[in-house]
Formats: sequence, structure tokens, C-alpha cells
Amino acid sequence: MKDIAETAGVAQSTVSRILNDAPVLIRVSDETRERVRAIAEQMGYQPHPFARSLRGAPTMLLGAVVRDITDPFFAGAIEMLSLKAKAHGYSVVLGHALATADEAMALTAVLEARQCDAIVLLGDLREEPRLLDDLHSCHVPVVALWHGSEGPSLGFPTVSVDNRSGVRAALGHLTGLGHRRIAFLGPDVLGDIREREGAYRDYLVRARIPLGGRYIRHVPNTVDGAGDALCELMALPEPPTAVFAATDIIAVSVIHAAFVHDVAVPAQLSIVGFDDIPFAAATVPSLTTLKMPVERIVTAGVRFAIGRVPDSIPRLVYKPKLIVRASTAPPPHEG
Amino acid sequence: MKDIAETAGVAQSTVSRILNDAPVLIRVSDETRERVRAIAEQMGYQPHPFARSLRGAPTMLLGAVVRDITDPFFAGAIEMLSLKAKAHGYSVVLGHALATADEAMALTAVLEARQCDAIVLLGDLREEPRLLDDLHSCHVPVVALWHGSEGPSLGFPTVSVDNRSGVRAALGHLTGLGHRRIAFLGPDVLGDIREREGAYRDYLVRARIPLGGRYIRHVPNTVDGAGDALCELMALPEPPTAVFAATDIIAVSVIHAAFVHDVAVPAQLSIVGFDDIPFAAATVPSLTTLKMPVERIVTAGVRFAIGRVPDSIPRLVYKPKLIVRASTAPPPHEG
DNA sequence: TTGTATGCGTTATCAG
DNA sequence: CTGATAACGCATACAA
Repeated sequence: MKDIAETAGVAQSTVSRILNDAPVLIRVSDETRERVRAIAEQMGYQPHPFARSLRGAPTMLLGAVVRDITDPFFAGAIEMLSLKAKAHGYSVVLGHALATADEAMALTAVLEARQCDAIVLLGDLREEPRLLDDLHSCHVPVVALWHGSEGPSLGFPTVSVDNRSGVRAALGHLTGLGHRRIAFLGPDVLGDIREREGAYRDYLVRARIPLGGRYIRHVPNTVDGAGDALCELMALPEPPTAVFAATDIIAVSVIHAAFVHDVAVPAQLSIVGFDDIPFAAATVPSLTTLKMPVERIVTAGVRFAIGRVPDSIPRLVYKPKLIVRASTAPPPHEG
Repeated sequence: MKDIAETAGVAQSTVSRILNDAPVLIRVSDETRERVRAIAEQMGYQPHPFARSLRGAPTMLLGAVVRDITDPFFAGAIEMLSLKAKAHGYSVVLGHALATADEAMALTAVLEARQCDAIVLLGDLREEPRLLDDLHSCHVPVVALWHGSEGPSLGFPTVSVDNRSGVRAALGHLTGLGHRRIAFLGPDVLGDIREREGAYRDYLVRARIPLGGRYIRHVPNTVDGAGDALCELMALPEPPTAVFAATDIIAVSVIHAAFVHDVAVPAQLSIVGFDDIPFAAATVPSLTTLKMPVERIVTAGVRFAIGRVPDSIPRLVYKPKLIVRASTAPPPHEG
């Protein structure tokens, strides 16, 4: 910018004013303006954001701390975040919260994130208390996405999916088909998933299907995590006729395990997932699931992140939508 | 830092020296050092990276431009990149190169990336010539991952998978099982994928299986992209007995389409993919595919990105590994 | 309408 | 051994 000022024969401050479209209060002669603009263009001038932020300007950086980027669901969420952020001129820098990371790493992630204008948490990070503590003592706004809508407040704005509504839709679909022995498979973690389990229990009680938790199994959220659990369930004297999987990944795992163990889907066992990841449409058979309102959740999150900080600590919730595909059917006739 | 200098009653430059472990040439009295360190600790001092980089220090930021974050394969690659980068103290900022983005957006991505110490390209970006041009006129090192190992040089270091070796392994496996009518389904894009198609053609010629490209179909790299192509192929007078899919995503699409159209896998049709995404182990049936040496490729990429710039423009290549699962079997008997 | 001067947080240089 | 000062690139209050 100094160079361009010299070339144009004006002061550097003038250049700054012109290039930043300074308030109309300060009028610059059109002649000078044009000349400077032309030279800047020709010299390929690039503003240096760091110098700007040194002066107190926002860094236009959004920190994203993701529970697991490998999870296709979060990968999609990140893409959406990146998109929405860019729409506001922001870029996304990745922090990590890998479960395997020691606490020092979590700390580092935050330190590096400190120069962001805001931090977006994706997925339930309550397993990293150290990180959350750090975040609380952080001056930038923090917003938590998919942390679950119930339970004690985290201290920052939260926007989640309406898990109860989703579970109602899924179980309503299954009971509507005639199912009564409906199993639940989900990871044993806090937050969003736990809420789905709670909603499942509540629904059954209210629908007068007293299972007493016999059909609940905790499995890791991986594509090969549900095999053993499914075997156990199908070996019961009264095996379930349907499985509600807390995530599509688990649903995929169940479908695969069912195939391996010769359990016909959906003839013998119906399966419902949660998330509607891209693969859900391409499983064999394709998966009935709940479509996550990703765009709305991310949009709201970005608004909280870069908008004015609200006085209260809002908790937003959006409803998922049931997508009926080929993995659900009426239960087999009692034999 | 000014505060801590005042509190300690020393000059701010002294603090800087101490906190940065300045060269031993300059010795600071242990007493002062300890005192300053203690105060810094207690005041929770955080260095401000932007101010540092203003002075010419590296930003410790790695720009990642990825073709499609939603692609589970790239999601895994990004995670690995993030991991390896952090091992060297770097963070990753996301650029986007969505196919739908207009050129201005691609430009923006680069501009924003300019303050990174290096830029890592993931996947073939040759469809964004504007972006590549920008990158060439960029001062920071650029390294391209998964851009393919053949064809004209991009002008920056490239590290890719050995597509020919992978294709040989896959087709060798299929021909070893007795297949001769092997179809190829892949996206019609340049780079890595095109190389696989070329290697497929070459292999068949050398194996004296003259198909003349009758079994080649170009399909989008999506989970629902292969349906029509598969129908066409199976409707041929001599339908293929095996499909080599250029990516696991396409393979998943083929498996699903086969199921929908009552084509038995692998009894009637064997399928091989490429990448070994996590889902490949959980398809129905599980997918025979080529495991991508992600860690080695990313490690090499990071080395090029943050290491000394080599005088030549290296092109590294790592071999994938065939993983035989349940989607391949001998072809059906000719009826 | 434009130029000068200052400061943001650091580090490097030079003087003390 | 340590303090003062300049410089990095930019924006702005103030002077001309």
C-alpha cells in the first residue's frame, strides 16, 4: 500500500481511505480516486487482514471445533458452515477435538482459536470439560450446535435438532406399521444422542408399550459397532421387529450386520436411522431416517456467532423430517 | 505484554526476549527471567500470532482447498491433514472450491488463503483454471494431493496414489476370479480418475481382453449417480460380470442400483471400488476395494508444504492396497 | 481535499 | 545484561 501511494504520488492514508470507501463525510476528488484505484488494481493490491485485525478489526475467522470430522454427518455440517460463513465473508479454521487427543491438545485448539471472531462447536463436546472451561473464559462468542436441547445450559447459545419430535415421528411411523417390539441402538454419550434415548423411553411409556429398556443397547458410533448388539437382540426369546438407530451410521451398521446374519430387512426387521446422511439413500435397502435441518441449524448458529450477542442465552431447536424409504415395513406375522 | 513488563518493572523488549527463549548469545539474568516468567504465567499471557506474522513470522496456518468436503474420502483426508499439520504446530483453514462456485469465489478462496504459510490442494482442481492460475502467482508453497501422477505438471509438488498399480491389483483380482467382461464406471473428470480409466484400458489391452471401451460409462461421483449406467450395461447382449468403480462412492451407488434392479452381488455381478472409505466395510455386501495410503500421502504433502522448498518439482506416488471383501466372486457360468 | 502522525503487539537492532 | 526505538501494514484522529 505504501508502494501504491508512492506510485500515485499521494499519501498512504489517502489510499487507505479510497480503498476502504471511507465514509462520505470525507470526500476525495474523483480524479485521485480513479487514479489510485487503477494503480491498486494494476499492482494487484491485496489488503493484509492481519494488520487490519491488529487495529481491532475482526479477523473474519470462524473457529470450528468438531467432534469427529470423519463422521459424514459432520462433514456435511462443516461444508454448510463453510458456505454460510463465506456468505458473510468469514473463513473457517478447523480446531480438533479428537477423542484420542489429550487435554493439552484440546487446550491448544482453543488457544489457536482465540484469534477467531467466534467459535462454533459441532457435536457434543461435553466429554472435553477442559475445553469447555477454556471456552468459558474466552472473550469471543461461542455457539454450540448439536449439543442437545435439554440438560443444564452450557453457558453459550445452543441450537439443536428437536430430538423428541424426531423420535416421535420415527416411532410413530413404526408403531403405525404395527411394530411393538422396537429396539434402540445408540452410543452411550451425553447430549443429543442421550436425548433420543430418553425420548424413546418416554414414547414407549406413553404408547403403553412397556419394554422396560430390555431392547436398549449401547454401541459405538461406527459402521462396525452394532454387530454384536444386533446378534444379542435377535437371540432374545422375543426379538425386536424394528430397530431405531440413534444415528445413520449405526443404522448402516445394523443393516450390514442384519445382512451378515441373515436377518431380512425390512421383512423381518425394520430399521430407522437419524441424520439422513447422503449414504442413507444408497444403502441396501435404502434407509428410512430423519432428515436433519442442517441448513437451518447452521444458519442460526452463524447468526449467533457473528451477530450481536443476545442478552439471554438462547436455545433454538429445529424439527427433523421423516424420510420414509425401503428399510421399514410392517412386522412379520407372529409365527 | 506491556502490562507484564510494567508489573515486572522491566522493559517490554526484555519480556519478549525471555518469553521467546532468545538465543543464548544474549544472556538474561536468571533472576529476571524467573520473575518475568512467573508473572507472565500468572497473568495468563497469550502471544498474539497476528502481530508476530506482521513482523514476518510464519502464520502457522495451512490453507486447504478441497474439491468436496462432503466426499467421505476427503473428509478423512482432511482429518489426517489436520492431524499432521497440528503435529507441526500448524492449523488448517478451509478454502472451498465447490463446483457450483463462480470464479470470483475461487478467487476469494485464494485471496483468503494468501496469508497461509502454504496451501494444500486436495483432489483434482483442474476444473478451476482460474484458481490454479492464482495459485501460480502466489508466493507461498503449494502442494497438490490426489491430482493424479501423470499428465503435464501443475507447477507444484504433487503427491498422489499410484492409480495404475491400484487398477492392476483390482483387475488382476477380477481376472483371476475368471472375469473377462469388466465394466468401468467413473466420473468424467481429469486427473486421478482419468488415470484410472486409462490404466483400465491399458490393462485390458495387455491382458488381451479387447473391449474397445464398450463397457465404459461416465457417471457423476454421487451415491445415486450410477443407476442408469448400470441399467444400460446390464441390458447389453453381453452384460458385464464385474464392475470396476473409480471411487467407492460410485461403487456404493452401483451396489444400490444392483439391488434395486435385482442384480445379485456378487453372484451375478462383482464390484470393486477405490478409496476404502469407512462405509466400504459396511455395504451389503461389503465392498472389495483399494485402500488409499492416506497417511503417507498427507504426510508427504505436509512435508512439502512446510519443509524447505525442493529445487525440482517432485511427484511422489504411493501404492494402494487391495482389500478383498464380499462384493467379488467368480463370474456366473455362461448360460 | 489531502497529508502527518499515531498505535495495534511483536521482534530485531542498537545503544547504554 | 537491559532499555529504548524502529518497523511490519493498516486505519483514523487531527492538522493543513
